[in-house]
Amino acid sequence: MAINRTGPNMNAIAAALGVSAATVSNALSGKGRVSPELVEKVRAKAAELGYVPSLAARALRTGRTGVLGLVLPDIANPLFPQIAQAIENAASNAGYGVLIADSRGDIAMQTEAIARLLERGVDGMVIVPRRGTRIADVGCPVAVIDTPSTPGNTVAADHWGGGVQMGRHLAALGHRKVLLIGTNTSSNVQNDRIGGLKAGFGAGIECETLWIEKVEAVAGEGCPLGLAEKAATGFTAFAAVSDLSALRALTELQRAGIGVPEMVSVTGFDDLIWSPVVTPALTTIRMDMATIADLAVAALIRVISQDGEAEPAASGNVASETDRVPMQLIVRQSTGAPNSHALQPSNKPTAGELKS
Amino acid sequence: MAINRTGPNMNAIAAALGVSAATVSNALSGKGRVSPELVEKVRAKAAELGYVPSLAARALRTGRTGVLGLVLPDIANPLFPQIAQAIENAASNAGYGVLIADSRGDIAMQTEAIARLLERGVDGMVIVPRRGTRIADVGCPVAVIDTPSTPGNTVAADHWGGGVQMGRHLAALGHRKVLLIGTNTSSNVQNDRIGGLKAGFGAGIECETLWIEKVEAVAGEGCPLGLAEKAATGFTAFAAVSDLSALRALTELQRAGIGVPEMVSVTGFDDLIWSPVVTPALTTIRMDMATIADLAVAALIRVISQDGEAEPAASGNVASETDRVPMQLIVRQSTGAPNSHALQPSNKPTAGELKS
DNA sequence: CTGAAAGCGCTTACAG
DNA sequence: CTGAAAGCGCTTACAG
Repeated sequence: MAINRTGPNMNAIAAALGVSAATVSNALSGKGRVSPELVEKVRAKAAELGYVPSLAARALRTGRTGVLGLVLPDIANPLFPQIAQAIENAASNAGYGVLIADSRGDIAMQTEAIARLLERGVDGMVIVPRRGTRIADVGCPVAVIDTPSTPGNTVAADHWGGGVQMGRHLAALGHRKVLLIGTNTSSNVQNDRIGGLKAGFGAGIECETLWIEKVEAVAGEGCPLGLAEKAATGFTAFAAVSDLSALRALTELQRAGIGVPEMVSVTGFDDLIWSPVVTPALTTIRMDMATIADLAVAALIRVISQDGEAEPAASGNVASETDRVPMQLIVRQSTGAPNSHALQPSNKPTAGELKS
Repeated sequence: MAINRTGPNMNAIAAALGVSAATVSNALSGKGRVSPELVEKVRAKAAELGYVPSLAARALRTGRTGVLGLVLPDIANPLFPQIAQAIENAASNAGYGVLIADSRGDIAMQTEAIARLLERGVDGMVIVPRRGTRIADVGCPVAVIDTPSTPGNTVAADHWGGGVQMGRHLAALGHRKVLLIGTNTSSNVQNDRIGGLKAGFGAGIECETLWIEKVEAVAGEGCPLGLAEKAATGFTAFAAVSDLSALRALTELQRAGIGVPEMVSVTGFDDLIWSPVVTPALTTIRMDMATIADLAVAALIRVISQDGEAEPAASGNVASETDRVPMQLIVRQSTGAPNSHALQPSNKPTAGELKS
């Protein structure tokens, strides 16, 4: 029966050249020892005919699909675009495709998503686990991107170190009473960031942590966080562990007539899309997603390639020693010295440092 | 040579049951006429053995991979999570996997991304084109998600209709002078939204469009938009055609000491993640991405399934009659009657309607 | 350096 | 209702 194949296959090239398919294969892959002239002829003919290799056939034969899975806790997460873009880029540079799977925040769906990818024969997967989840052996090489303090983590941003940088920045500006804002007490990433912030503050800075999940458990979703009241009690900086919370804080404070950064400073994490866009632009910490993705994909590919060889049919976490990728502080207008000029909100933003 | 296959194949089931592989195949697929008892036995044995079909083999044999490609103009786009999640969901419900490809804003890369997906043998693709791009015949069924007014569009939100709803909402509140805010003059989506807004205003509303790209071309990226000055000249509402611009407007106005919604109203489009989170929460228009994705995937699958049959080796845009999916107005606190109470900014948001 | 042959796991006419 | 056989397009020992 005729199959949906549009272009020519290896046999067509072989026939056109009067050589064997094996030679075409070897010439194209550069594996077998084929004479340079023949290699050239084969390449030329392949190009002329518009040959496109059948990845399905190759997969069937070699047992490798050349596809990596990307499992995300919740695609709707605003950090997702950065992650997906970086992984897709790293993978396609390495000649791999990326199949996505969304666990939609649910642990059961995470398991199901992993199973779906496995059925599709991915050679390995990158998993950004749902918080608290420990990824068991899934039956193929796995790179986990979470936080360096998470057991089984493969590669991650140095969230703690990022916190330290931000903590020092605020300390250097002269803040002495800082409100930390987190959303979720069980997030390793957030806890690391908070730990780093406190370490960066050093002695002499008083701080308190506000968990939004707890506020909302009492007052309902989207309720005010009471930040104006906090400012009234002497907090001069609000350090959120995510840009979304920082945005929430910034607008709540602005709406209460509290000038940022003249009266209080606000900081975030992750440099999400709106951070440079809001007024005042948000001081934040950026992850080097490109590097993280490169390391994750490289680790995966290393294991995948070994898999053919020697002893271990590696099919678990590729963590060995965790890679810890530095984060970068981005100072924008939302931070300044505390009460440097306790003016009424004006429409002239202070100059501030701007490092892009 | 032993291949990377972990589990049993059809032959294993066939052997265990003393039947042929063909029968196992027919029983499992439900295609051939196999006796009910045998079907049951085959299913049981498959489950017992933990049989997982080889999609690579099936693909090689049938010419279908069961994978759809998703091409995005720029994964970093904040709308992307919604799109990707919806497409992934629709596809996986239909038994398809989703391979992503990012054109990173570049037209050449868009072409390359499409080629990569094609090489991987996707059965079809969903393309969200870069603005202005017209997708040529790519060699497989394609569903284009852009805007109903775009030639070749397959399915899209009714951006114009959404604009109309928002226009009417502002008109009903009593606004008479509205500033429209767009980023890009060549975006079909944005032009449709603006057209709808104007239509929704009807007569008696004065409006003007501010294109951010033009402002920035002169004043540089991230510069103030001069909205406070606009408010001073009598504009009481600022209708952005994206939530990101709305956020920019909201914070710029707040920072200038202009109360939203007491003094001016601000609206966005798309109901992105931060819209319900900022203070005041943003009135916006939501796309029904789930429906759009379902329609796009369904259209693709319809063509893919026909492909085996009769005449046309369909390999182009699956557009025939464009589906136009209604958008939904979400009224939150950022809109109110103009100058209803020209108070100083207070820290008590007005109650406002809230429709979630 | 080159080729003949086998086989990856499945599906599909076709014959029985 | 069931099975034998062919073949999708490739790669890989192996022989020459």
